Amino acid sequence: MTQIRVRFAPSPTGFLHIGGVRTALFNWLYARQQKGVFVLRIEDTDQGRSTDESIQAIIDGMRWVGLDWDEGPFRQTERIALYRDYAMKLLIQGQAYWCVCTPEELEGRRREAEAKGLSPRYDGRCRNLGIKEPTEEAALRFKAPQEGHTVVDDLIKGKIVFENQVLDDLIILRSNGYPTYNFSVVVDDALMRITHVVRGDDHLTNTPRQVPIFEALGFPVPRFGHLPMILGSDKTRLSKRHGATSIMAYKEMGYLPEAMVNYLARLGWSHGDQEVFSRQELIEKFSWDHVQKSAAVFNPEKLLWLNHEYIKTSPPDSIVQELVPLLVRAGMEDEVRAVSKEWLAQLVVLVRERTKTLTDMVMWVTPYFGQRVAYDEEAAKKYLTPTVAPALEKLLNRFQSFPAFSKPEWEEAFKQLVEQEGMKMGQLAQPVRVALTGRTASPGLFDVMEVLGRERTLDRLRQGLERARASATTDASAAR
RNA sequence: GUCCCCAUCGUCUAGCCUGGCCUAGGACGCCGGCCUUUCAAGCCGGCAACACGGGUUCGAAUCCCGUUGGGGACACCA
Repeated sequence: MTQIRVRFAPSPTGFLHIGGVRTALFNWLYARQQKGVFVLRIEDTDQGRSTDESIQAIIDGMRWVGLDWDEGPFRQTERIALYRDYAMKLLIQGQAYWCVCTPEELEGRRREAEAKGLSPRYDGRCRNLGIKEPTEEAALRFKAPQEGHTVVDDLIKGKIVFENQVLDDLIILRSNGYPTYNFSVVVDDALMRITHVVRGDDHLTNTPRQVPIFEALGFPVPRFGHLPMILGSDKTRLSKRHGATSIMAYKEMGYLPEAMVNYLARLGWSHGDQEVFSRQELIEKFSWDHVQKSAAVFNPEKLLWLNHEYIKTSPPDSIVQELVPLLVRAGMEDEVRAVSKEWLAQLVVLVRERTKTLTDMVMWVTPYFGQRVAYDEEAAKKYLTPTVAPALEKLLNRFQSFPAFSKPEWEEAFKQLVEQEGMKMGQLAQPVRVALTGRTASPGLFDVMEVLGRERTLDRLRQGLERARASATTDASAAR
């Protein structure tokens, strides 16, 4: 059995987008499952549009989602000599010819054909001219077969038959000496001994154009698989209009790479009713025959849900690791340095079921750092009032009588006080919540206290009490 | 215009190959309820789909043909 070799071959003309990542993922999953080889190849033969920043973006994106490659990254621009050699081979074999039609002429004829309702194909004008040594600028064209048919047995779509008469003679070498896509892919896929070419749906009709080139060059023809596209909510091809499409944008928004991988795998592929897969499970369970044939709409809500699932179930330590850089970036470097990793993990557990992204988590976690509480003004105004000050003070006294924090004891003391004062739970809970966190929404009060610890809980209660009393004077002066 | 692909709830999908277990299952979202010190989470329930038309068959989401609709390709882009 020969070893499986697959590749991801993006062109570096922008950031790495969601669709590209999914194509890479399916290739990667198959490679890992089959103990094969995953090759990364940069298709940068379009001099005008390719940039180094884009190459870096591809590499960064692949690394972030953890799709590691075994060979490459290869750059086609470093392999130009190779393509020329093989192009010359075709010329010598009589399977390619020089074409001196200028791009302008071609464009004109194409438009004419279209106006007449004909196929805008190359008319084969130079095919039988037999130009040996072109004296002017010339491109090299492949002599495509004109009869018979080409059969592609696609891994995803099944058997597809193309009539060769719909093919035209495509340019394989531009007049500037650079190969075109349909030629360089063939040479590279052959030379890199790719066994399974898996790419976007949009390449499906390129396949019957490429197969004859493999054959003319005497290369074995690989298997092909064409992945359906990813659409935006309006069912048009996913693009910037639909919001974030760059993979790194999701990192910025606080998504976990594992959630992204899980979501993308499940978009267009399924394994029964299962929704959540570990990376290892994906590798084990992936299969071409459960890849959907039709395009899929990208659903940010479901991704968000999955991200939350991962935030809730990942080991807190690993979340801490992702979170810390975000806290630092939010200007809390000193605060983070002052606490232990263990405490941070505790904090993550405290808030994780109400944070769908790491960015959410930063927001939720900030009140627990530092000595002073930053009150939400509206919350403080509403709940830290002179009316609650006496109860707050009694609570503080009770808590102070405990030498250490104990969740059941403190909770019991709290409830007793509420009862004695003839209050409702919420009447004291909300002011305490604001005192402890500065906000009206938080995790369970006693869980908050546990994370804060005895001293800081008492301290914040004191601060809250002060504020409650202070607002009395404010009220009084306002009344006057 | 020509060629190719595709078609199950709003969305992702199971089922289709190997017809009956499908009065079509799950998930996201949405709606309602329970729980509850807030916000979540959790639990329970609900709404919601086989594009259409012909066949084949005792029986079709499943097989065949057609129609319609959507998408892709037809560059000296990839």
